[in-house]
Amino acid sequence: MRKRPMTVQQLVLVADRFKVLAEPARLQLLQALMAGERTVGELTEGTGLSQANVSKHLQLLLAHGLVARRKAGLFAYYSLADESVFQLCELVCTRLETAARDRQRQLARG
Amino acid sequence: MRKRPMTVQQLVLVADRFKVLAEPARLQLLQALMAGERTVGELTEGTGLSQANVSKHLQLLLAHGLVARRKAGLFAYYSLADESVFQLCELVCTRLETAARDRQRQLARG
DNA sequence: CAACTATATTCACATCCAGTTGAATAGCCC
DNA sequence: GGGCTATTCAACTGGATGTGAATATAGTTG
Repeated sequence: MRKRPMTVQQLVLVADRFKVLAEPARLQLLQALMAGERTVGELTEGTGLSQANVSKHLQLLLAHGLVARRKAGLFAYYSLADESVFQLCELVCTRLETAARDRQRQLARG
Repeated sequence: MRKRPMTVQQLVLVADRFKVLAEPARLQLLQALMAGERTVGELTEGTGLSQANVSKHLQLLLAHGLVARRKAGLFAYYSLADESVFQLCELVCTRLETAARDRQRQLARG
């Protein structure tokens, strides 16, 4: 809980960050990178997405500072650059779980 | 950090939640509701958005369980139903601030 | 060096979804 | 019925996604 409310500009920035995370494909990529740095090809294979698509999503994640890029030979190695993402996902996930449990309880009772 | 990786279905749900928050107008509405329950008209005036627009955003927030609705006479009173939203915003906000500070430091050094 | 292969990015395009708006509609109170 | 409040409707718009082709870029081979 914040004392001062955020300005609209701040809210726009926060919304932008949420927008980056509001895509299953990108969450998949970030999760795949939890195991360590990966090439585009490996991520393509691991996720089942097309190479062009993976590359585009990685560009966006890179532009927003969520991943880092290392070029070596033919390959581009991507890695995580912002672990806070997983705190966010964890928070959302547990919240969704408790909400689902509450709904379940409501049904059983009502 | 989660032991088991999330399934794609779970990631879709998480992404959906992020999608709801990925809109400055909705964050504005949620923040306005921190002060207590408000009618659509009050929120319209407070945010500068159109009434139809506010109503639509509130419908979405309601459908996702982030706000609650109480009807009384002519008015519909909306209130917060999920405080965890502000933890998320706070996490993002502080992360963005430290990132900006780091960038600033980089510029000063390099 | 030239030709070729492999990896990654970019381009052009089609598609689809979400936000916004003004008008129309529904509900409620007097 | 008349005057509010809120929701819904219809339509436009912009932006984001996904795809296949084309383009770098780097390494390999003859």
